[in-house]
Amino acid sequence: MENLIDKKQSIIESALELVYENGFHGCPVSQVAKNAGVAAGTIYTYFENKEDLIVGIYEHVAQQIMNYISERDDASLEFENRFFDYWRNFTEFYEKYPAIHGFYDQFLNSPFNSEEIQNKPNIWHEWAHKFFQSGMDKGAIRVTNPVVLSILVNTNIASTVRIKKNFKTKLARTNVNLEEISHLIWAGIKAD
Amino acid sequence: MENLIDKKQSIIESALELVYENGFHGCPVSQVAKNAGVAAGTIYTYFENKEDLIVGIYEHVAQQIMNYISERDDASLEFENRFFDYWRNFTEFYEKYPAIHGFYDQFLNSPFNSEEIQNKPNIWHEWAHKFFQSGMDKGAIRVTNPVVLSILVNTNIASTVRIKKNFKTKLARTNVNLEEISHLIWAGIKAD
DNA sequence: AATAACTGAATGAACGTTCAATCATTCTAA
DNA sequence: TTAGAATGATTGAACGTTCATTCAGTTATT
Repeated sequence: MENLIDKKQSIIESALELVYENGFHGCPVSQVAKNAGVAAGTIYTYFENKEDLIVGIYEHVAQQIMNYISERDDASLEFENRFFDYWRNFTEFYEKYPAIHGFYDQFLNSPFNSEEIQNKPNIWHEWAHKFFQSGMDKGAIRVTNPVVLSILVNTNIASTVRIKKNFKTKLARTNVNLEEISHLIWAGIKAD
Repeated sequence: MENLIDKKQSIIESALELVYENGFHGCPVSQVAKNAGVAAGTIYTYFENKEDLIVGIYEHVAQQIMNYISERDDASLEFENRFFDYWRNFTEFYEKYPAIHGFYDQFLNSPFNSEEIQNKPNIWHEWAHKFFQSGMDKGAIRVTNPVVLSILVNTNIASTVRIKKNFKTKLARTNVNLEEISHLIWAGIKAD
């Protein structure tokens, strides 16, 4: 373990993996510690308690998503192109890091995602809201609530990735084209 | 308690409410028993163990959804009308029974929803698949995988209800029209 | 009388958390 | 430069609690 930040990160990554595999009820602190290569007590140097750890994963994950998407966003492009880049990169990210996809899906629908958490400033959410806001400012998409818009889009991306994952073999034999879902959503939100 | 079926039902409903409020990790058998008005041991007359109880809730919930939607489906109508009825009734159902909405959202993204569960015959899923299949047979919607189609549609309904719930007050001040989401999805799946 | 349902205290395993002891690193002062 | 004091991180056994599950005894039903 090089330094403290690495240690905190390895605790988070161990917990992330366990939640993905076994759900919130299947990631005991003892196991998190074991997989992270630290003692159980060490976790409490970095997190107040288990709930704090779960929220820590969420914040870490949100940061990762933002980095991946924002680094690949080219604000000089037409908004339509930026939208499809956003969709493609987010999909790519989820497929690259299935544990994040699994954790996020579980977290967002769980009581861990309390009103308190939702009201906390979140740089990924803020980035996404600004992203859609700029689409409106440029007249590319209809004026609507950017928060609602980002939830709608993100839900459909997560859902598409889940379908792709669960029906990998079956999909090959049908003519379903999940790429179309992005066009479908775009058609619905773009300015007339 | 009138009879055995009522008792089983009240156990399920008590557990459903607790999962909705506190998540899977926050519904101890002792509490389930208390809220259901039975002793802890009685639960084991109806369910092998706690996992069996959770799966029992899922099956009960799927049954409820199917009853509500299928009773209100008029197969003699144009498929387009049936689709919008489906959407409206499902939304209505979720808003009427927020605990079911909350439980279902959590269950579907959790490891409880194992491959084994997914492969079990499920009369609600079968009904939904047949519903979309009949839309294809009549040439109203594009030929695609009805399983994928129902997941896509159901995800968007659940998501829309969640947005509506979380942004109730905020939405009133914007010109977001969530009803449009159903039209957006319909435009994407209907036959050209 | 026989069977089945029900009870709730008892059980033991699992869990989150604590803490005295140990180890590593940084600082102090001679 | 360095002894050693001070600080902070780390450990893992121990603690108290909570939990799912069991079962001997009780009540209800057939």
